[in-house]
Amino acid sequence: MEYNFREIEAKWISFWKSNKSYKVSEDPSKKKYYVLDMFPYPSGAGLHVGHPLGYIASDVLARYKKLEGFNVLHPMGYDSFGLPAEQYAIQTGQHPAITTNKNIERYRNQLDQLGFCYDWDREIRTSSPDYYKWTQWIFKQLFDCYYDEKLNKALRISALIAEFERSGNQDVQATNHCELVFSSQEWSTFDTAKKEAVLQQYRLVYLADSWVNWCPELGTVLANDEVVNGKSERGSHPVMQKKMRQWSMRIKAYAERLLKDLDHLDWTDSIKEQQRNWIGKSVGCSVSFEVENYSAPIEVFTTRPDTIFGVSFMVLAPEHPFVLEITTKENRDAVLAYQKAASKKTERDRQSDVKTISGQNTGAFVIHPLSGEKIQIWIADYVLASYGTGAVMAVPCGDQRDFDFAKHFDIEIKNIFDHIDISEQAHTEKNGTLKDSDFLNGLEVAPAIKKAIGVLEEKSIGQGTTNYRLRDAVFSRQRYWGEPFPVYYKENIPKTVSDENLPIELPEVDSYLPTQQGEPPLARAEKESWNHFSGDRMEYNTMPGWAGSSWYFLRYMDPSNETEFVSKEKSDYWNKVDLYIGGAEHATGHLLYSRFWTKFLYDQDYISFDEPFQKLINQGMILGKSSFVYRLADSNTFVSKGKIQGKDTQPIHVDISLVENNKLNIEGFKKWRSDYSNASFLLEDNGDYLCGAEVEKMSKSKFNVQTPDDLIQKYGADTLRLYEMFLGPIEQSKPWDTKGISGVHNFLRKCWRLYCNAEGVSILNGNDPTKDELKTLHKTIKRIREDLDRYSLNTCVSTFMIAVNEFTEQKCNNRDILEAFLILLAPYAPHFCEELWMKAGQKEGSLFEASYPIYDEKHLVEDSFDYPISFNGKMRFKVNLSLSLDRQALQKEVESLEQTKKWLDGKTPKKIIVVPGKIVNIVL
RNA sequence: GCGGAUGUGGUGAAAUUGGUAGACACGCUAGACUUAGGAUCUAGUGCCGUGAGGUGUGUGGGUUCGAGUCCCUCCAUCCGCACCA
Repeated sequence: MEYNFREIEAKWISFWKSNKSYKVSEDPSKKKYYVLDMFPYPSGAGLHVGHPLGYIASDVLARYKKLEGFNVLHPMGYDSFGLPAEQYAIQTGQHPAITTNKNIERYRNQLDQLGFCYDWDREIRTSSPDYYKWTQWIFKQLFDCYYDEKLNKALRISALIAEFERSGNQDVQATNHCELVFSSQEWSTFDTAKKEAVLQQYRLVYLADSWVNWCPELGTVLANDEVVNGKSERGSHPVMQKKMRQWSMRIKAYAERLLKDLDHLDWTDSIKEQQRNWIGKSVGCSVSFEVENYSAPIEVFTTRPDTIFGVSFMVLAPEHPFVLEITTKENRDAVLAYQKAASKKTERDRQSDVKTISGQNTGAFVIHPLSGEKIQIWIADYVLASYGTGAVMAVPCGDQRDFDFAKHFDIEIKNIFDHIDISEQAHTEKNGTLKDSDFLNGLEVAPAIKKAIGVLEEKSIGQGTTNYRLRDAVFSRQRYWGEPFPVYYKENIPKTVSDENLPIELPEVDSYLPTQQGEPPLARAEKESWNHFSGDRMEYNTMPGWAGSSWYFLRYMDPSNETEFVSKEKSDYWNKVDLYIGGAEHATGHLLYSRFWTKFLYDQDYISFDEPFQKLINQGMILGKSSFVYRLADSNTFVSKGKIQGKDTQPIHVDISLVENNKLNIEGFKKWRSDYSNASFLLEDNGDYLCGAEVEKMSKSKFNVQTPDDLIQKYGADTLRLYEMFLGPIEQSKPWDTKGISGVHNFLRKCWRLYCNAEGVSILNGNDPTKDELKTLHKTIKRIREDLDRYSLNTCVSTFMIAVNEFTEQKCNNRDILEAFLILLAPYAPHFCEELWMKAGQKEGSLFEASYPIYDEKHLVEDSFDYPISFNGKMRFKVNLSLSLDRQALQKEVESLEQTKKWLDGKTPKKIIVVPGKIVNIVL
């Protein structure tokens, strides 16, 4: 009987299922290993061949660790809240939960076919109330905490209230956005609403009027990482800035720790760098400038306090709160007009408009705190309200934008750099000696910065500070299909629902659209539709997509705990994720938010580790090959690729199932869509229609999606698993191409023949293994172990192939050898190996109860070696010599060879390098 | 502009500490078997050259007995960030 993968795979999948082979529990006697995949959003399109790449890799490593004796946690679940199901609900009226469940079912079927060793008893779904109960609970903890900058950790808000009662907020060092300074006495006079308003400015999750990314098309706000080039990440709709009352997460409080702790993670430099970039730390100094005829000073942040004597003007962001108050009468209209124009610009406009210089003089002045000079105040949209203080001291001689601005508006440019010409451009490098700068004269940049900060602090004009680009993350969405907040309002004061009333379940609504008044869909729910209702109303927003995914790796440890989000005992045992595999696109979203939540939960002692993912591998994207047909403009005629020259044609994506080797199946194409049924074609001379091709991301809309299903049908899951690993290094992106899959399939068939005869009966024998057989086996063990330990999954497949080629040549049917080999191969081809393991006579259960073979060096000891003999570093011939020879003996031996004499060609070698066991190099 | 990554046959790729470049596979060529083949087997296959041989890891340089690997320069592609004060 030939290798019948369909029968075998079905058999073992059901065996594993009915025996619960992959169920795991905490076992203190074993070392744990936690392998995690980024869980998928179950989309309607199902899995394509790109998804399993990471899943196969993690499955191989999970099975390997299991065979090595680790207690392996390898779970899977679904990130099941999300926009597509909701969009579909809006169109059809079907509840998103129904769509979601259907999609999950399809995903599960596809995952099952691939033979993964997930413990499905641990499955989680972020949209299930059992799960989001705890997402809501974590929200409550964040709400109930603030960040103490002295202890550098999150503390309970009750401690802060006690502090306020004791001595007001003057000496409180906590991350906040509170501008009010109050004493304990003043605090005691505040009413409940005022107190809560102040507390909101300290809580780790807070409600605030802030500038948010509003996406009118999606009808919701978006976090910064969800906006790409001024458009929404999902759907690519325009995004604008809008001031709205929204929930935000005070991730800023953790900026320094999120930055510092990156150093200890085994992640790629690229991802770490992206996070560093996103956090954007800059060290500098805040300086306050008194405004002429105005009570409050303007604060600026600068990284170059050394250039303070080069300040020629001041620029405020158009949104800066002082603008209108300080603007002179004469400038008022122009300023208003400028503000209006700026507010209309989307973030994208502002970005694409970098070259145009614009601004408006307010007519007001600040007083230079050191020189006493009067300095004009401008507004300009190159200054961002959300970074630093929303105001800059402009130093045109040292900053190119300030320089350009000054030139454009004809403002004086002071040169404070000695012997440096600034007539053409600013001197932006951090070097040079200062002049015309009072006490800084003659100093270089670094000491000048230090001295400037010192003097500014001494005079109470400024203070050394650190700024982060990282902004607090907007946490509410005006959407239906997300976690409801455990929040209600009483007299407009937000309050959290008590624990025993959690979860707040999603109420039924009559439509998934916003209300007439523009309120989120949840505002449609009747009071009775809520499973719990308090106060005047419940919160109408829902949580963003990243809420559920920020802590899911913890829930897998204890998925059905009804009293805690995870028990301390279990999280202590499983600890952080040892190996996390997923796409690099989550660099500044999920991977940052998860770290933030983990640190918070650590601060509150709910878990005992402060980073979620120790080792991260970013699998590359598998790209699709799209095919194109070319339609003649304004017609229903399609021109073959070879004939489009000089014609006005438009490329149109065509379903890749209608194309083979770039040749279009014309009949199929006509049937594909009704408007093509009477299309006409301009063909190649041989009568074929040739399509164009391009490598692109796989997507439904490009008709280039390859599902694993067909391939599993044709070759089996084991072949697909091996093939996806064989394609190349896991981190690398590559176009999908099934060309090579037959090679991998043939390998399995060839391997099968080592174990069974044509009738499918085992042909293994119990003889003593030969020296050669042992050598092949142990060489293979060594290589596979080393490769798996460095996550080099592609090279293992070649190693298996080499081993099978050698065993075949050796006519090896040895039981000990081939059984050991099965264990090596099993992580890659589990069904195949289980079957042969059973056929070999191992009746007792699964191969995965076995233990991984141990490499024994003694089988690899050689007594001779094919020495490459090179001349001037170029290999010329090889000679087999004993490894027992030392340097001198080797050299003598080589010198006496006929071939050596030939290549020497009568010359005397200058030098002979002899590396025993490696090489001989003769220098002429 | 800044930062990160990657450049090796017709293709996917290998080469862990500097030591035989192209393992393993696909494809291709020739042959065997076959009614036929998109099945199987055998041999060949970096490029130039009939050959001896030459040449070859994006470019140019350097270190070294020896460089795909280390250092410098430039180029190309991909990804991220970008008026960040």
